[in-house]
Amino acid sequence: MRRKLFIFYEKLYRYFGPQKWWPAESPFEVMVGAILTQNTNWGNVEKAIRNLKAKKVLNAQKLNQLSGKKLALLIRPSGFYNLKSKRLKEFLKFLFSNYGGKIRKMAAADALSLRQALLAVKGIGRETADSILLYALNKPIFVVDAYTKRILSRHKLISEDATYDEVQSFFMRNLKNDAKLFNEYHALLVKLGKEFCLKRRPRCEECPLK
DNA sequence: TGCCAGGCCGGGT
DNA sequence: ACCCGGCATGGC
Repeated sequence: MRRKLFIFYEKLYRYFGPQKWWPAESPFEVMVGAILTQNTNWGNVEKAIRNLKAKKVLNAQKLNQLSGKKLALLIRPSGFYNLKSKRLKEFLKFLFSNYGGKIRKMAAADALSLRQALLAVKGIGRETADSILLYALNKPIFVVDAYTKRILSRHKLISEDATYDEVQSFFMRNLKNDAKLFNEYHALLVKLGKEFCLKRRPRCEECPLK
């Protein structure tokens, strides 16, 4: 099982190459993107990010000062914008009340207690919390998403109805505890999902895992 | 034209 | 402990 998981990784890496995740200029941008991309196409998130950058508010201080109303307008292209505006505000409240708005201070906390704290924020669930930990703070935590579950269960590595935590621990039990590896592996699974496992035109015959 | 995208929450059973 | 509706835009 352990070996199979690593062979998958090697096949994907050979086929697709390094994915350079997360596409962002700063850890804070990763955190914002992680919330904006909830059940949302990444292309739409990019538009929202562009709006925030154009207004020069893509940093903790400025975003914290911005009204929820104005924030919602700026992130409109990412969908669920009223909801996500509130969620970003909840996250900022967390960041300022615990770490004075300093990502640096947040990064100093240990991964597991940070995860607990993030999960207590309204609007931050497992995937969002783990994306923040791995892709913004470089903590060795494996991120699970819809693609990950679909791919692993279709290849019979996990059961179809495995929970998030079960899938995550499957990876973390069977892989070297390495943030770089977790980073690349999850990004490769998403790439595979997008390229080969789409419902419309699945291309299972040409799949690099075949 | 409808379906889907790198979820999460709250209420109902 | 599950199950479901709501949240919304833009691309194909």
